[in-house]
Amino acid sequence: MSRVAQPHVIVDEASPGNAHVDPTRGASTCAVCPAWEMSLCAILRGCVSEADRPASGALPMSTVHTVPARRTIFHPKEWSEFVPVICSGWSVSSIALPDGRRQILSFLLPGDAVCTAFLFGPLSGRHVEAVTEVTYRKFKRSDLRALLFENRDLFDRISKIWIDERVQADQLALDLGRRTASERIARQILNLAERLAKRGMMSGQTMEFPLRQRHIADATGLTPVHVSKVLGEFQRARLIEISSRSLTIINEAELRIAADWR
Amino acid sequence: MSRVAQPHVIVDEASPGNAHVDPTRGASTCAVCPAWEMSLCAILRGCVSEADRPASGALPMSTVHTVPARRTIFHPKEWSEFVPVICSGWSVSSIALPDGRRQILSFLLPGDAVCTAFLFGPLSGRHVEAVTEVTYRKFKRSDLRALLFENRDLFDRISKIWIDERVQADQLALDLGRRTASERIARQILNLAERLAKRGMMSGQTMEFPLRQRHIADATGLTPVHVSKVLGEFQRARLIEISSRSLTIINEAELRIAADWR
DNA sequence: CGGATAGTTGAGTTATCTCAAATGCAGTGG
DNA sequence: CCACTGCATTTGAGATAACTCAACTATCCG
Repeated sequence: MSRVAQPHVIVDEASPGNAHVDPTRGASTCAVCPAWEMSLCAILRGCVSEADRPASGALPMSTVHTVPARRTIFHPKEWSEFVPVICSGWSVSSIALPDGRRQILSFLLPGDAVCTAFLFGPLSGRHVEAVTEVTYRKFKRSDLRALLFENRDLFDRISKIWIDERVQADQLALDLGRRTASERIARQILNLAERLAKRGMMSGQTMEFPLRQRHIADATGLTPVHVSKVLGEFQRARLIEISSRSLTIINEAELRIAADWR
Repeated sequence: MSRVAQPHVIVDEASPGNAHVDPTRGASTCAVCPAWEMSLCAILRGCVSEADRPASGALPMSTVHTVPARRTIFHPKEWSEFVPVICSGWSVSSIALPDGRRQILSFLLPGDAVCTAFLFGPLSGRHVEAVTEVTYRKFKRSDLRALLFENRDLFDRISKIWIDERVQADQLALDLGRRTASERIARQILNLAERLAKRGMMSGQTMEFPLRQRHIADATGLTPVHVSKVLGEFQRARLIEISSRSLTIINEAELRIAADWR
């Protein structure tokens, strides 16, 4: 039936020779990762004792993979001994019904763990799919587990990620169960803007916006047609502007009101 | 504004002198707990070394509290150094919007941890409220954490609970975002039946059903009026029967179809 | 018994969906 | 470079699931 995706493996760690390389990140592509400070990667780097670090300065225990746009990264029933973390690109994590209905649970941005469930078991139950071309880094679960027990600080930081994810899940249920279409869409936009801003990926009020309306529909529990109508209204009301795969928030105050934010 | 609930503290551990006491559970009310085998309590008991167990045979490190029906057990912003586990009664865990809209995230049955987030931090963000009279047991988080690091097996079991909870959360999002009213309601019923059955709390196809339709509405993202209509249909179609706070599944096969189960 | 809470039912409204057609847009192969 | 194919988006018309309102009834509890 469904072919299991074969990501193109690119064992990287070639120095990019970039001018703005941060030496504490090692000589890997991480040096230019927009989300370095907030990612598992940074946490882990802090945990590995100097002695254990590869001489290359690369992140330990990980390999980098590349997946082209629209390709599946993980199948819901796929077993994995690795914990993947997004390095670049946008992807989407979802579950689906046999009849095709589908719910997107989160949009994954650089620095996000693809699925923290992989920290604890080999099975995520979720479908993960690249929106743009995506690169990600795989840590071996057994390595992480070993670190986790040695290192109480690592444990605390991962607990924090884990709790955040649960707060997100709670909010998602509230949004889907109790908010209107416009509220849901407005909050998705604001939420993405906030997350991108944290990663330095906003230019002013403008963000790259590779999502199709079908993604927004599946994330908000709506129909693509309805999403189109609501986005149309938002644009006509000059709250936002979308063109050539980028989105600008024109009237943030009003958009927040539409989103019933905070 | 809102008064913080003052649960009636009843430090228990009095032996119930019950005929069916399981000696491995200690001489506490746990002896008759319907959910013992599956609960955190049983897991923890297994972890505490013989030497550390109180001579009384009681569960270590915990006290039992009682809350009357309809009373708040935890406020969303309440800090707690304890991890509570339900011993008896039904309760409900939810989040709400300032304007009163509310989403129930789960129904808590005996043996359920009130909120596993309490394992990792003092704040749950959720409102927890008793439906019937509820008793619960509080474990000190710092004690649990200490155990967690000593005992890899405990860690694995708790990981499992944690992952289950995440799977539930994912399913909830799918239900709210992508299923019809009848499907959502039918699945709530089947889901509860399944969970009660695991605890030996079903008599045949009949369960105690203390929930108000308002609870079902808030759990399914619907209106109480609409819930009434759907339940009415289910009863007229002889899928279920509700009377005097108990619910019987009459035609399980059809109910599963209505629920689009599995 | 009386007051409060919970559930039922009907009528009318509305948010969102379905269907369908038209347009745009991006990549492909000739 | 162009025609072509396949996806994405827009727009309108009509259908429908779920909502609101309101009145009525039933149930619970003191």
